[in-house]
Amino acid sequence: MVTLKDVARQAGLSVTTVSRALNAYDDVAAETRAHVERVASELGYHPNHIARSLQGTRAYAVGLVIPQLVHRYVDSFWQEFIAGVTSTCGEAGFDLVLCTGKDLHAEQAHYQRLVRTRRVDGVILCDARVRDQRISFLRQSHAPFVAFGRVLGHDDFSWVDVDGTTGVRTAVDYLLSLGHRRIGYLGTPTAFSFTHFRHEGYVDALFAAGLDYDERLILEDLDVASELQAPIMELMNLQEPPTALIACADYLAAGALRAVRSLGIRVPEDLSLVAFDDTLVSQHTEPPMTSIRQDNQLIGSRVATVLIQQLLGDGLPPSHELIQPSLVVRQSTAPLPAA
Amino acid sequence: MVTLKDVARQAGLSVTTVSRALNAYDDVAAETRAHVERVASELGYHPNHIARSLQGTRAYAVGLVIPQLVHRYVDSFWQEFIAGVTSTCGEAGFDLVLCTGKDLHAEQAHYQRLVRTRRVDGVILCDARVRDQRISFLRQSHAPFVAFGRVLGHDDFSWVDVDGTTGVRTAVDYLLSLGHRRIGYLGTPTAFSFTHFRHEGYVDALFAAGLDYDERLILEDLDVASELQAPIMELMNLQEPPTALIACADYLAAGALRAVRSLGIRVPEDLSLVAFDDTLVSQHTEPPMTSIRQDNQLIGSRVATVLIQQLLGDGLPPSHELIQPSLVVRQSTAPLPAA
DNA sequence: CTCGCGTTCCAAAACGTTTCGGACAGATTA
DNA sequence: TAATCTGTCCGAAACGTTTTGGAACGCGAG
Repeated sequence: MVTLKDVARQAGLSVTTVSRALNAYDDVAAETRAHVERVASELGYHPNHIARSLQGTRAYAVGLVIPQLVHRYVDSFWQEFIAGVTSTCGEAGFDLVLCTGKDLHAEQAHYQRLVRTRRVDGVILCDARVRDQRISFLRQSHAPFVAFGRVLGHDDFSWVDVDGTTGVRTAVDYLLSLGHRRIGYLGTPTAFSFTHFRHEGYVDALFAAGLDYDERLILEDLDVASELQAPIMELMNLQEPPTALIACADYLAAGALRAVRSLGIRVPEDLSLVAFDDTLVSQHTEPPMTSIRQDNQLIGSRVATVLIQQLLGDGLPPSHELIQPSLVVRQSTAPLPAA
Repeated sequence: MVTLKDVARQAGLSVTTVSRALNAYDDVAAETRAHVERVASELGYHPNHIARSLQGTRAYAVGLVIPQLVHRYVDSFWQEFIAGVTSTCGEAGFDLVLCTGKDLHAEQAHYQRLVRTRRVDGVILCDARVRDQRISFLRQSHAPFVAFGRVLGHDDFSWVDVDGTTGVRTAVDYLLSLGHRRIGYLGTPTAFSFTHFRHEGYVDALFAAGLDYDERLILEDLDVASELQAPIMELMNLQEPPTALIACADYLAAGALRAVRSLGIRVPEDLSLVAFDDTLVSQHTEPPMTSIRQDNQLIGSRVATVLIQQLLGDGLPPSHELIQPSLVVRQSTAPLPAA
């Protein structure tokens, strides 16, 4: 490995000067700098990140802890997100250090270790929860971090989020424009922060249209484990069943699709269905689903950008960024048939 | 941050002794060791990986470079694989350092930097190619590495692979058992090493059954960009069209499904279809597809295990591990109807 | 008593970098 | 002329760890 010392010897200068030349300090002559740069590139010098970060300045790495059990239903979220993070990090000369935690507590321990040990300069936090112990911890330990997902009432840290409220609202508006008036709602687990924003979009849209909020049309806190069959059956057997359904995740939409089909209900003829996420799942069902699409790679990229800005420019105020999802219309939605 | 020095001061010993006590050297008295361990845990001491790796022993990290553009068609492979790697690494006290490269050359540059700079102790290589420059590079630079995917004729490095030959062969045998005799084949890009092993399974099975290898039934080197519609149409318009098709990737199977459906061909009544990978895609098509399943998380886990063994136990011979895929039978395959 | 040996401990160097505090020369100012 | 400033450069310390090469001690053997 070619070190600073090698460059210094070859250039006939001290290690200090070489370091300062390479790091754009202004107390080195332009000529000297040019010489150093030439020698460095001739020798194929690359700075040793490890030594750098030991020294205390910067590790040139950011940390991310992901859940240990990647449920298949989340589809390709993580890999798209990670691809976004790493490619943006790479451009800025940062690496991504990845760990898994079996639960939130383990995740927190990893974050602690990563920042305490200076293995990373800052961390990325995902899946923000309504009351998130990890966030409290990171705030109080003064570790630079950016979250994917906001938490209601906490604007003292940086986050990037998808505007789920507008996303759902757009979807409901679209269903309204097709003539639907009884629109059911399938919600994701309430522990997740985004769940509430999506719900808000549903409420807003109904309110704006002057429609009642009918609790019987709402199923909440659905995770993959919960059996959708029974609640969906109950929903569709109401005196006035919904003519459209908005599912806040692709896996819920796919499950609902199977459930209603088993009841002999056709999509979209008898029931319109809108999904959220637009993963491969919603694209390959029969019929392919209308879905609210969020660009996960873009999200990862934005999160990384914000974090790196935060790391390089010191003491920036928290930044908040809302990314707009888009409605992808496919064949699971249709105009309300004249009854 | 609590350092070795803090522990030493608190314990009334030298840094050296504390270090050696904690690292199970045998030149420290049992009593002293116990004392040191108690003080260390009281103070909440955790070794600084950065300093360790600077010192030259071990970085406690492994590297992985993934493609920059994660095609959505690969579905959730990367995230499952990464989840397997990180959870196994975590148990052994290793982190995963992740980068992206826009092409193989960029990937190689990252690998070089990671190992040269001692940022990682070893690396994982994925998507082994038929003639893989990255592998030649890693071999000659004596960097410990494990590949996911073997390369024909090179057993001088450790790899973990899926037995695609047996996988495809099992699938073909299954189709044969259903009475099919004209079985078409849709192959993945030939640059990938696994493509050839899968192909071999196809050939083997036909040969064992005493069937001819009919080139007209074979479509090769199909990537997602290539339009499947035309070649599939040509295939199905043969005088004796295939009654079953084995597609070496889910995305190919899904594409083929759409293509044949547009020709008015029903699956599985007119044509049986087998996919490879068993991602969510093949599970959510209509009909859900029979697919050869590989456990990506397990693969990641095995790769990590092998690499870490290699790192801890020095100078082990290369290890080779073949993981068996399994055939998941769903509704895209049916017995050959009596003509 | 002296020598050698085993046990237990430690000081110091090393890894590659950044940074603090100054050194030195030449130019400018009083 | 002497003092101050400016532009360049550098020595040495520091980051937290591991490792090398002893040192100090007690003990049994010669």
